[in-house]
Amino acid sequence: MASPTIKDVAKSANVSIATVSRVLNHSNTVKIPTQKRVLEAMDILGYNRNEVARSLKFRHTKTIGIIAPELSNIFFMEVVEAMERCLAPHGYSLIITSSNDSVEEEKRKLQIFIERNVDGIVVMPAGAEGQHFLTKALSKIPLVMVDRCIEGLKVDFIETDSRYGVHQMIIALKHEGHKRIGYIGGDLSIHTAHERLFGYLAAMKEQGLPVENRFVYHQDAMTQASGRYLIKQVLQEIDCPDAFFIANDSLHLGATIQAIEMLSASQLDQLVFASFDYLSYAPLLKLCHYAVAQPSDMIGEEVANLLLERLSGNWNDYPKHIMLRPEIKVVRANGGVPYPMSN
Amino acid sequence: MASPTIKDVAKSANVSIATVSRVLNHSNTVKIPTQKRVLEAMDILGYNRNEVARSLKFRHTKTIGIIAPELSNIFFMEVVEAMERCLAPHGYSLIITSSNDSVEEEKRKLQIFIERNVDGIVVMPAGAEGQHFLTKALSKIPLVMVDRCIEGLKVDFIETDSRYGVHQMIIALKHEGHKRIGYIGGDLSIHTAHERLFGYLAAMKEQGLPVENRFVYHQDAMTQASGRYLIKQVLQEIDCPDAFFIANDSLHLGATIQAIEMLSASQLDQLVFASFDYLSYAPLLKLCHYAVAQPSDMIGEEVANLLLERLSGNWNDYPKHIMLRPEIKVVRANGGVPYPMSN
DNA sequence: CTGAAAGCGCTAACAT
DNA sequence: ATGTTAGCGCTTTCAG
Repeated sequence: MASPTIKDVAKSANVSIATVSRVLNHSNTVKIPTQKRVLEAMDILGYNRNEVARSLKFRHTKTIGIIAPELSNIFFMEVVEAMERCLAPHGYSLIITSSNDSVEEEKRKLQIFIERNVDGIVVMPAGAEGQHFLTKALSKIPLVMVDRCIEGLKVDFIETDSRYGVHQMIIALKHEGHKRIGYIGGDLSIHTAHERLFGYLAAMKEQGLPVENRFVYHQDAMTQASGRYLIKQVLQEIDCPDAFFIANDSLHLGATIQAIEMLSASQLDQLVFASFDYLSYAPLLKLCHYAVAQPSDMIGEEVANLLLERLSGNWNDYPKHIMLRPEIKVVRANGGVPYPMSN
Repeated sequence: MASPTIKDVAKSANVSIATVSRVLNHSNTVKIPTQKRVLEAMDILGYNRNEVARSLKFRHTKTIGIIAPELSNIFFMEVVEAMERCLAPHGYSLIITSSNDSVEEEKRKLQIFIERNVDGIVVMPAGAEGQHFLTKALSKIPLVMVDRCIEGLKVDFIETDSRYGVHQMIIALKHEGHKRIGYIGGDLSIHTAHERLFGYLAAMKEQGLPVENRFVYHQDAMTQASGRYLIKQVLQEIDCPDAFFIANDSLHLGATIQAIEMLSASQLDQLVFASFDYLSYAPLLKLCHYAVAQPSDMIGEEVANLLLERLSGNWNDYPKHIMLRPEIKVVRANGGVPYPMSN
């Protein structure tokens, strides 16, 4: 009834459990005939090796724990998908869990990972708080953060180069003739929101473009609802900018939908967006001229490789900070003006 | 250096490991002072319970293995997210993996789950082949299939009621005055593609609408690229339908983008879509009048509950087939005609 | 080339 | 109320 163990196989093949273990681990010190007997016994019994027992013995589980603020975030799941492609061939499985955007839940999930003896952890942190990453138990487990980092926390960290992306967007917009470029983003406690705003500010300054406080919007989470709300505020202003840099896909989606609802066709023609993120439905975001495509595959690969490095005991360059350059997409340049792939 | 075990705690608190185990498991047979000593020892040593060891002892791991054709499928990840909400409170963790749309890889991942002693498995199968779900080892592990099932396979299965959804779409389209309604779908070996086509055929017949073979398109996977390709074929026909039911979001996206590229504004006004799936960017699919929103949360909950039921040893109604009714969305009805929420 | 036995960390019967 | 011990399934010296 219960699953057969090496003991059962041993009995059935008339050998000791040690021998069974040997053929299981391809130790070539087993005589061919015995080996065959063992293999046959395994086959007829339907034996499967028990990873739990091995994990206990080896003190590693060949699992990586992953925590994301939400699982239905395409960007992050693309990263995870790439990670799995790299990690699975090395025998790792992924335990994936959501923090539901709550630091409390993040803590709880972290504790579970520790108890489950995961070999490594990757997290996209929920908040700006990170003391819970500093426990004694965690100090023995490779941990890499993705996309968002926590101020002052010394851990491996991999992200998209936000400032580069924003910079390119501002240049492109300026090249189209726009001078007064607004900003729509989110709460600064999130790392990416912070980086994108400051990238915008820096690029505007560098390009000699004026920044008006009343056209820089960045409250709350970067959601579709917030995008709708913020663009509505902006459009109600008199004399508002005709171009905006928008900090992510959800805001962009919200802003586009709201603008289409509010404006006439001719007014719509006067509005142009450039934004972070480039998803499957990008061609439908009709106000969008330029976009920054996150290198999610590359991020996933880098995370996996860094993890593998740490797992193999190499901590030379710890803590490592990797910034990956995003791809710039020209969705529809104005009047066929070629985009200046400068830099 | 290594993580402290109950042995270390026992020594430090001057008790036996059994006592430590007792306080760990809230057995109230331990005197308060001893209990306090143990708790203190745990605290100063930074003890964490080892789930691997417990798993070996208990012969269960409190993990559920999940296999999807791809991880960046929002619908499926929404289902998973809902599952986690239900399962986490019961102590379960989710091991999530991708079959990359390959039956071979699905087999491999299944084997890994068996070796890892997962307590339950949920899979959205990659293909139409399912012999590998019938092994001896698998017969002891609760398995539930989601969204797609395999012909003739006796397992628990939960899906959206495709035929109901399609039926509503056809009625709505007819109510707008359309008579010649085309179909854009995918390869019939996939369960959902099959159901949606036959739902379309049945509904058309029931409504007394003519089905012309040359306006029923269903080759290949249901991808964006295929959507572009198929609508292109259709639009090149002379005298083609002005309304289409489209079988999923990716096809819909592709068809919309392609149509916008190919047609003039006035031609576009003559084209209307109704489709399966209703995602965040639905308002941007400007040809869409009606959509079927998958009840992903409900599916996740049902999967979790069924799993919990099986895990608790209740196999009464096995194999169970649950069909969940999707929500019908009126995206933009023609001429303000109210949608007939008939049935 | 193969077997016996210890031990990974924990639980639970059995003793005391 | 607490301690002793066997055993979960496996790997790995150490003997033979």
